[in-house]
Amino acid sequence: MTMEHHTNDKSGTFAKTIRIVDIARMAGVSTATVDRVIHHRGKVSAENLARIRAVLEQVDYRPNLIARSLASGREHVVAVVMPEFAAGEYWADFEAGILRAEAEASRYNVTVRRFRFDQYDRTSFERVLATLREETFDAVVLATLFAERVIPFTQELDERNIPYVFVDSDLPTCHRLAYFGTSSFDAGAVAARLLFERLDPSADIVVGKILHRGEGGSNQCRERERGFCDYLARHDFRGVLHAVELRLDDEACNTRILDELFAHHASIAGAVTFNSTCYILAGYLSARRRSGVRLVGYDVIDRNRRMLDEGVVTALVAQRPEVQGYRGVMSLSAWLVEGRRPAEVNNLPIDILLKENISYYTNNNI
Amino acid sequence: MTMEHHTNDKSGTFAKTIRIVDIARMAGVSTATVDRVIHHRGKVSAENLARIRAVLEQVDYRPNLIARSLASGREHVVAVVMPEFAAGEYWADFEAGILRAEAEASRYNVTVRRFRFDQYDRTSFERVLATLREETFDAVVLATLFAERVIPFTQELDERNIPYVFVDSDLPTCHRLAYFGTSSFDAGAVAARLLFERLDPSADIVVGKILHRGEGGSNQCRERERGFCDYLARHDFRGVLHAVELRLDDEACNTRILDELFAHHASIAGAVTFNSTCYILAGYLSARRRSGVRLVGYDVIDRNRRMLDEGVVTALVAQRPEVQGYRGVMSLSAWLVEGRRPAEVNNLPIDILLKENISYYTNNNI
DNA sequence: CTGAAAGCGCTTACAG
DNA sequence: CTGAAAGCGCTTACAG
Repeated sequence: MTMEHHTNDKSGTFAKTIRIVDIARMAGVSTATVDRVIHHRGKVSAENLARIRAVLEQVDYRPNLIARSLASGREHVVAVVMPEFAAGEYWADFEAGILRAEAEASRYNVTVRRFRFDQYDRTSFERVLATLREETFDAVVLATLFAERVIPFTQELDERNIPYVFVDSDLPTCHRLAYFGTSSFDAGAVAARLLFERLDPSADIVVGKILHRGEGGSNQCRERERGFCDYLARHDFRGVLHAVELRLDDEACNTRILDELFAHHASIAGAVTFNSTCYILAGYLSARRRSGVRLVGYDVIDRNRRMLDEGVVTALVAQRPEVQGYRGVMSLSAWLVEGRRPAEVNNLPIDILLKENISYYTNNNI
Repeated sequence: MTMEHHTNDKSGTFAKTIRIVDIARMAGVSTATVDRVIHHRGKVSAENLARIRAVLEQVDYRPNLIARSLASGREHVVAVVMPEFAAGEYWADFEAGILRAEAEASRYNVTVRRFRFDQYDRTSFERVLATLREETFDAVVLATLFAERVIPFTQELDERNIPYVFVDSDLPTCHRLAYFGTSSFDAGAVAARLLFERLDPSADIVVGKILHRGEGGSNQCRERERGFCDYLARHDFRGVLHAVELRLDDEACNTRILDELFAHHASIAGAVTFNSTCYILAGYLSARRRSGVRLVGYDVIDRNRRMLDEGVVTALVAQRPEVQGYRGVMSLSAWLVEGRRPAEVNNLPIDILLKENISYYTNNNI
């Protein structure tokens, strides 16, 4: 491998780039006819079709995409279905990736349309799906939080012949063009390792959950929890997991619940949450000065980062939301513009953030 | 932020994209003259210049880069100065990023030329610099391993007016267009945290080094060691650091040296290397079944990865070489083609790899 | 079913 | 110093 110089075809035989006119000439037809067979549009006589195909194959034709884009002016619309968010929340990072992709893909006349739902309210997601049925777009990036609703909807997309990619967590049974995200199951195991590594095997662990209007937790949270428990089971964990239901905006209530829990279980030495809200537990531990409890959570959002800096959170596990947004859009753009098919399953790295390396976790884009 | 739809200017007032002809018309000149002021080439009368500039500013002109690229056919050459490598070595990942950038930038007529040196032999680097003096290229990506040679060479580049970016480690005193890499100092601190966290503060630590033909270690290794020692100093380390010089290709010799060291210092409980060769120490620990020694190293190369999987290496610290290669080339491409200036210092995330998350550390490209 | 011609937005000789 | 014209490689009505 060492000295291999990756020269392009050009240099070897000095084969000039082959253009459509060249092919037309070789096949004895006009450029319009060549264009017709390349794009399967319009009727072409059997002879011409055969001849042109032969030439195309022989010369290994690579279209100049820049010229194509300039000439066609065709617009492609990518719909992005994702949660609403406030600044500093998890999905804001995802949105940053969408923006970056938008800027890049716009050169090829790809535009992005956003459709947002409330991640804690299933009916809002259903409303978005209803809207989507009325709208026209060429492809869609789907955040799979409400798996049970996503699955039937993809059948409609299949019928409409609209390609889609998943982000956040995968649903392998669907005909998605691609998935971009972490393995939720293994991300659960990573959290378990970080939490359990220095814990007494018989210590208890608190699992913080957020109450949903609807059923219990996103697809991703469920998978992480499975991976987490699987790791503990394989590593001689002998304590008890205490699930507690916390509220997003009711600190007093959360404090009451946790006070009660800790009062009854002095052996609690670890805590974990499977969504991005570990700052809630961290706030409690910090207020009550329970520095003996190790806490591991997910996602580098501002409020979690602060708690990591202060030493209340031991470690954060993260999944490159910016990259998920960017690659979700870019993969569809490449598919629409160039017909380039992405890898089907793209499991992004599972990142581990400690106090010592968190400060560089911006600059995470590609 | 929640519902902010990031529409582009187009949709608001339905301002059509502004082209050069539009500007020419508004300024009462030809497109050629507009082109002249945009590119500062050729002479233009003072009045026309003023008028065109005014229009340009008023309409916030954004050139269509695709059209520009198609029309100009101008080639830009980016030189990449980097170490030779064999498959599976650290720089192979960097090369993968170069390849990805090459594929993307070739659309804009940017080509890459590689100049390789032996990272363990300073004179080979000097030979490359000599070659570079004879060659022509438009910009250069420089791996800064031999800092003392790089610094004077950048002065020559400054004189020739050739932009350059650094990768691997930064040299802030030079007039680089940008730097892409980790903070070597802080990456040293991260290794220290991972190693020291569960160590007895009075345990000894082995520091493995590779003998160079030339002076002692790369710029990056020195900085990592500084960061490592700084962390230990701030965290009550009371043991001894034992530096040992190991050889890349002489296992017998390494074994002898290490046997001797461990024989004399039973209190050794940690080990670290500051380059990508921790597999050497790992091989020794594994052969001698010294499972009581925690070992932390750098870079996810095949041989290190295997030792992590087997539990001999505790953790690896990594720095996204693929991204460094990619962004090094892409930043210069954007600068040459569009005049877009990159951020000057791009400290990439410092990644932490454990047995549990290593398997996803491929898919690391953006 | 097929081809001549115009055009995408910008650059580049060339003639003045 | 300036502009008319041709061209980059591809697509798109349009006429036949």
